[in-house]
Parts: sequence; structure tokens; C-alpha cells
Amino acid sequence: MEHGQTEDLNDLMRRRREEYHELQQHGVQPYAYEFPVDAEAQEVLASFSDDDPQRDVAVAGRIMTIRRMGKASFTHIMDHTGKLQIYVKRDEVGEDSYKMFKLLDIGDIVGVRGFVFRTRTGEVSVHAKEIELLAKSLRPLPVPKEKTDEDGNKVVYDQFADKELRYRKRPLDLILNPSVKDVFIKRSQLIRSMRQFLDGRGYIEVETPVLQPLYGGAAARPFVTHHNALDMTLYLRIADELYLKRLIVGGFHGVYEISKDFRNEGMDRNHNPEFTMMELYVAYKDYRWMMELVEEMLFTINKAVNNTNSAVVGGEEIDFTPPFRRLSMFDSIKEHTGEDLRGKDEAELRAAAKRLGVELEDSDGPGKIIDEIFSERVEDKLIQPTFITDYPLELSPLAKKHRTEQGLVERFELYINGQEIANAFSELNDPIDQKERFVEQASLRARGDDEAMTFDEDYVETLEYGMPPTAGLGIGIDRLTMLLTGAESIRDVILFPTMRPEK
RNA sequence: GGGGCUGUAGCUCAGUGGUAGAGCAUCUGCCUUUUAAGCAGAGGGUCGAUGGUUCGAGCCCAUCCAGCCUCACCA
Repeated sequence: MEHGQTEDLNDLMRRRREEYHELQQHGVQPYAYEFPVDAEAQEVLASFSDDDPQRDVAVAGRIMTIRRMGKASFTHIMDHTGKLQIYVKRDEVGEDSYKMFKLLDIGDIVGVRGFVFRTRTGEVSVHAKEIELLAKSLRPLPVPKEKTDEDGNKVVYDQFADKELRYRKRPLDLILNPSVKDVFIKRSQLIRSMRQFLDGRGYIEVETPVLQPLYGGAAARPFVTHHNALDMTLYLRIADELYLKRLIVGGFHGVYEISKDFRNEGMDRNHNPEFTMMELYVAYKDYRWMMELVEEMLFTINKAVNNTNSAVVGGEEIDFTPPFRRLSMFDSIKEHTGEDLRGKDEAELRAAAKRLGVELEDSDGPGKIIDEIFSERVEDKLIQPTFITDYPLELSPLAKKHRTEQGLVERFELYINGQEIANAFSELNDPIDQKERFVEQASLRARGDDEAMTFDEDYVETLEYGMPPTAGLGIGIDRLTMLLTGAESIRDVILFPTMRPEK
């Protein structure tokens, strides 16, 4: 795709290449080897004092604006902390340097040595004594114009706002829309804080296979690949669950993994084919214990990211202060629809769905009907953090039967802002029960449900050695990031979201 | 997969059938504290692609490609 690009150079790019050669002819190396930076934009601005205006600094960054006025010019450079104005005067930097400077463009990266001062119009700037080209930019950078109006509001003209281009050309997006970087800094803080939380409790971070001979642990269609030397089909993991629980059998008391999972399904605002999941398994604990851990973890993480007890999403303020509300699935449906589905058979459930205007497939069993009603009528009303507990058994082939409620499993999902953020259960550790569940899944698959779980004999065999009671948890990192940063699309929290190739 | 919208200069966008436009960016000239700097001038286009209708298509029609929004399914 990049071959032959020299033929397609438009005038702007041709011009920059000419400048590149011209600079070389004047003995200027267009790509320097290093520059000893000793100050950053934000800090220079913050620490300036009119009483002591002669501080010398060496700063470096990308040229974002240039205003040339004959024998003197102003330029803004941007480093990783922000923008800083540079004053370049011919009589100060010298004739050769000023000639070099005139060959520079928006997008070029420069190093500047000079002293900090305040201009006549009041902007703290660096008065350049030396300016040095560090990297020539050969492609035009669509830098938007900015103005600060009388009320101090920043007005941006010709913003780089095309979503397709922003996702395809993320480096440009990061340069031109600096607030994008904040989201990914927060994402990093989120993951770091989660690790600290889990490490602090002594859980071990592990790595399990991405390439799996059998995929499992969730209901989803996989990506399929092939290993040449073994001549076998391998699947990209859809979840880590079964491997992590093997490690609990192996004697780890608590393991977690922050992993990329892959699901071969539709893409939209909430789904990317590859996404990041944290899964945690802790021996001798159940799902009730896990609720408390989740509350505490999310409160801690949000505090680390947003420095408050809450986050704002879509105009709603989400309060992360524990404890979160706990509500059984049946009670949540009763609360939001008036229908009490407890103990109802399939015909009664279908009648309730009809009353509520929830459409069903003929093949939907009782568990699926309850889930449909919940999804349609309850889910999006759960704005503040709410644990929905005790799910129908058919929907949860890896969860343990409820200790008192017939037909249910000990499972919870945490809903925040109408979205599922966490999924957890008391893990099924009875190998005989587990085998029966897999058989049930296999029959669903035979009936054409291609999201039904595959029968993992090796996993059942592992359970037969004995797995302690275990609590398991999965948290979607991308969605949690969306929640904590107020992002509206998963593509805004993934640096390089999956895109169809151009052309 | 269904529905809606979009694709024109490097960027943001006008352009309802008759010689492709604006602002910014770029280039030339002037300008030594400017800040959407300013003034004067210049260059820049396979109008997403292919086919069709027409004397004539950026515009109308069809198909395709890509994207966004939305609904359905999924974390």
C-alpha cells in the first residue's frame, strides 16, 4: 500500500520533501539523535514568576502553530504536558538559524534553548537563544485553529473530528485532540490500580493460553486459526475461566489474569472483536464474599482514576461508595414490572412476557425467558451500582447451584449505568454436575445454538481431582474504562479499535 | 442483518443538471512581542468506485466500497 507513494505526493508533501533536502544542503540534519530536555511546557508555565524572569530552559516538542512577522516569529510547540509559546528573533538566534527556522513547518519537532519571559500580550513564553530541528515532518498535519474568547472559553475551528479518521489514524488523533490522551492515561491508572488492589491481597497474576484447542468459559463464537507444525485447529480464547480454575485445582489460592479475549461477533458502540477482561478466582470463597471485594475494588479504582467517590456518565453521577444495592433477579423484575416470576412454569413465564411486550423465540426455555424480560425491562434502569443476584441455571453452565433456591445458581452481575460491568459466581466444583451441564450445552449446540459451550473433557477430569469452593469474577476493562471516563463508545477507550481495511 | 445519514482541495465544509467554490493550511512579497496575527498576490481536485439516464452529471438512477447513528444479538 505504501509502495510507489512518492508518485502520489501532493504538493504539500512534495514541498516538505524539498525542504528536507534544502535543510540537508545547509548542513542541517533533519533527524537529530537526541536533545537534552530539562523542562516541560506545563511546568514552565506553572512555575513562572514575573519577579525572576530570566530562567533558562531547554524544551522540545512538536510545532503546532507558526506566526511569522518578517524577522521575528512566534510558534507554539507541544510536548506531552501541553503547549508552550516560543519567540524566535533573527537577531537572537542568528541568521543561519533563522533561515533554518523559516524552512520549518507545523508538525516538525524542535528543541529550543532560551529564557522564560512574558510577552506584551501576557503569554508566558520562551525567548529562544537556540532552536534546533529534531525531526522533520513530511506529511501535513491538520492542526485546528484555536481562539480564546472574551469569556475565557476555548473555541476550536476546523477540529479534527472525523471519527473514522480519528480511529484509523490514532497518532494524529492524539496529537490534535489532546484530551484523547487523558482517557488512555486514565485507562492505564485503572489497570494499575486494579493490579495493586489484587496484588495487595496476595493474588497471583498469571498468563494462560490465548491459543486454545477448545474454547470455553463464555457463550460466544470464536476466531479460528491453524497451527501448521501440529496441523491442528486452534481457537483464540473467548475467556480465561477454565484455565484459571485449573490453577485453583493446582493449589493457587487466588489467581487473576488481565487478558485480551476474542469474540467473533458483531461490533458496535459496546463491542470490539478483541477486548480486555480481568478474571479473578479465589479459593474457599463464594459469590457473596466476591460482592464485597467488587465493591471495594471499584471504589478504590474510581478513586485512583477520578479522585472522587463518583463518576459522571451521560449526565448521571454514579456513586461508588459501598455497599452497592443487592437485588435478586426476580425481585428486580418485580420491582420494575410488577410481575412476580418466582416459581412460574414456562407457560406462565410466556404469558408474563406477552403482558410486558417482550418478544421471545419459540426455542427460548424458562431461563432464557426470564433473562429476556430482565434485559428488556430492567437492565437499562439500573443506573447506580446494583448487584443482580441468582440467575436461572440454564444460562450459567459453570456456576454452582444455589444453596437454597431451586433452579437458580449463585451468580451475580453488577450493573452500572444500565450496563453489565462484572459477572461472578460461586464456581461449580462438582465434576459430575459439571459434566451434566456440558452434556446439556452439547445438546443445545446440536440444536443449532452455535454459542453453546463446548464439552471440555480435560476440564471435567481436572475437577475430578477436587477443586475447593471458589469464587470467580470477570470484569470488562474496556467497559469499566468507558464508565470511569464517561466515554460513549468502546472505540474511544481502545487505542487501535478493529476497523475494516481501507479500500 | 434491518432502517436513517454521510463521502467534494491537506483539514473543516458550501455547491438541486450548464466552465468545480470558501475559510484555514501551502507558496511568493511586506512585516523584530504575535496569538484564529495582518496586508497583497499565486498554486492546488479522477467531486468514494463502477455502470446508466442526458446534448451535458459533483448534482438524477442502479450497484458496489467505506464510515457514522440507530434497532436486533453479544462482554
